[in-house]
Formats: sequence, C-alpha cells, structure tokens
Amino acid sequence: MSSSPRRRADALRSRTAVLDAAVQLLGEDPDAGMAAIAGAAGVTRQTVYAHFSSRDALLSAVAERMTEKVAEEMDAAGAYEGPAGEALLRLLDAAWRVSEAYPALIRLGGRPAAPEEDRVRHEPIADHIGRVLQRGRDGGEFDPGPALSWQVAAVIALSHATGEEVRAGRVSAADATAALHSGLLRLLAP
Amino acid sequence: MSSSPRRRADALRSRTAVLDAAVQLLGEDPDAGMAAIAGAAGVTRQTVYAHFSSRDALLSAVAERMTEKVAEEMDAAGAYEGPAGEALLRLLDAAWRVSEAYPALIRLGGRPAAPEEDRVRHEPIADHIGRVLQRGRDGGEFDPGPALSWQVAAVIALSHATGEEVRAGRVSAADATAALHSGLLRLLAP
DNA sequence: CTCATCTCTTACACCTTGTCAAAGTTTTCG
DNA sequence: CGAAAACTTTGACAAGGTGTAAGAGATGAG
Repeated sequence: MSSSPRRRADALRSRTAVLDAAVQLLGEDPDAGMAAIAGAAGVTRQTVYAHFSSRDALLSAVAERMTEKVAEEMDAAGAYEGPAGEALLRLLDAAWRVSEAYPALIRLGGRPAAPEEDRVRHEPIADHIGRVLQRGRDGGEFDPGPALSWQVAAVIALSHATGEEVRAGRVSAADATAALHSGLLRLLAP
Repeated sequence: MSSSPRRRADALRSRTAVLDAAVQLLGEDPDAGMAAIAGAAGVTRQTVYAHFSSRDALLSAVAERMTEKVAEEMDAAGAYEGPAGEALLRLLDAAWRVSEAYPALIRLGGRPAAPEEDRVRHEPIADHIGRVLQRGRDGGEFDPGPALSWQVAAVIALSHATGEEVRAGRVSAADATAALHSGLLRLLAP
C-alpha cells in the first residue's frame, strides 16, 4: 500500500515525533496547547499543522494510537484460551496496564467533534471485549439475557470506575481489583 | 441569615438569570462561551464576571445547582422506605429524570481545576446512594464484602453507562433499564 | 547534482477569556 | 423625596490560543 509516489522519510520522522510528544504531554495535561506539543517534539507549531490539520485531528490521531496499542496488548493477552471469565479479566488487566501510563488520556474521548466518530474509534476495544463476552454467553458462562452491547458498556464502565477509585486513593489497588473481578463475574453470571 | 448588610434584589435577579441561561446553554453545548451565556441571560458579559469571577466558577455553580436538584429529587424518592434494592432503583430513576433534560451537563465534571473539589461537589449524590447501600448491607440484602465507596462508584458508573447506551440508541430504554435493574441487584447481592 | 518535498521563519487574522475605568441606572435607607 | 450605595452598562484593552499564508532555506530521492 505504498500509495504515496514520493514521500520523504523526514516527514514520517517529524510526524511520529509530534505524535509521541502529543501522547506524552496530553497524557499529563489534556489541555496542553499546540505550541507546547510542538516544542516538546523539537518542531515548530506550523510543522505540526503540516501533519495534522487541526487540534482535533491531532487528538484523534492520539486516541487512535492509544486504542491500537490497547488492542495489541489485548491480542497478546490470549482472549480465546481458558474460561471466558478469566480471559475477560486478563483483557482488562492488559488494558489497564497500557492506559495507566497516561492518566489524562482516558478523558480525551469526552467531547469529540462527531459522537459517531468516537464510537468507531473505540470499536476495536469494545470488539475484543464483545467477543469474549459472546464466547461466555455461548458457553453458558455468562447470561445471554441482556443485550451484548449493554454488557460491553457495563464492563468498560465498571473498569473505568474502579480505576478512578484507585487513582483517587479511596481504595487500595488490591481491594479494588478483587471487587472488580468478583463483581464482574456476578454481574455477568446467568 | 441576612448576612449581607446591603444587598440589592437586582443583583440576585441577575445572578439567577445568568445561572438559568448557563444551565440551559451548557446543557445543549458544554463549550458555549461567556458571551453566548450573557446574551441568553439578557445581560452583558461583564455582568456575568461581576457574579462569577471566571468561567470555571460559573461551571462550578452550574454543577452545584444540578447536584442540588438531583439531591432534592432523591429526597423525594423515599430512600428509607421498603427494601433497599427497590429504594436504590427509585433513587436512580429520580436522578435520571433530572439529568436527561440537560444531556451535555453530565460531561461537565470531566476536567475540574481541582480534582478534589469535584468530589466534594458530587458528594451529596454519592451520599444518598451510599446510605441506601449501607442500609442494604446492614440488612443482609447487599454484600458487605467490597468497600462501600467502590459499590457507590460502581452503581453510578453503571447508571451512566446505561444512560449513554440509551442515548446512543444502541438499546431500547426498556431493555436498558431492565438490564440495569437486574444487573445492579446481582452485582450487589451477597 | 538537481529538483521536488518538507521544514522554518515571520507575520497576520480571529476568537475567547479576563481586566479595567468611567458613566449610567436602580434600589435602598434616612 | 433625596442622596448614597450597589449594581449594570459601555467601551476598550491585554494575553493567549487556534488557524492561515507566503517565501526562504534545508533535506532527501533519483
């Protein structure tokens, strides 16, 4: 798919430098400006605009990179081995490991230009979870009563909420994950 | 409590006009600017600043008013009558009725200046839920194993997620509430 | 080496937040 | 009623962010 006839290696280098800097800075402060990102990337603000036409475009690219990374990590977590319950917990642990490095990035999905675009972007992650859930439903491990999409949303919401509780220091990480694990299994049980 | 020595009735009128307009406009578009809010309130931008020192201050006031309203509605929902499970569902229904009128306001809590301030602001709501949960734990209706604060967070997260699913049109309101109700009871069961 | 491609510099237009001071206007109190 | 205090308005301004534009300079591909 080398669609571009002549594309300089320099351009790609700048692009990834900007993306790396954006992931880093926005991970610390989601309100970081273009100037700050450009500076951290060792590049001028206008060069950033040469690769990302707007701030929203850059945010989208960052979000996309993160979901890619989470999806990769999930692939490596073995979603299709062993009981569905344990596989699900492995998936969530993998996602947690990736996203805890950039705490502020979780809140980026909040106000996308198009709400539909946001859903499409997060689809790969929801897809992984959905597949494991479906496997559990087929195998009699999970309740096939509620809509699958609701179960997916519930699992994600519960995971986020648990992560927030830990981050806020209201409960210990051990207690929270224990509660999340047993809670999830009870929530999904037939 | 007429603490202010001389406080004009005019001032209060303007203040509430601005707050009403802010609730309305921000409920439609959380990125509405100060000029738009002032215009909708029939007031100048500087008058808004006379009552709320910054945009964040206005946002805090809006959030506070919403939580007050939700708390009032929860009080009227009878949290201390009947089984704790049913009381909890009544509370959530009340909260849903209030907040569905201003869809975008839910996402306002996202980036507060001080994360701690945000928690304090939402405390009244979490408190109501926490009390019902505690009652259920004491009465053997709910599992006293997990931390109470985790259960509160889980209930709120599950409610929000369900609301989002309905808003996105992915599941019908009836299916979603049914799933939420049975899911919550299973999640909290001993 | 040469040219197309990319980057840098400089400059500008626009919007939003927040501040300031002075001139109205309305309410309250004597 | 009348005057003083409180509130609002008008108009202008600075600071900071996003986005655009044109031309000179640097860099890589062939």
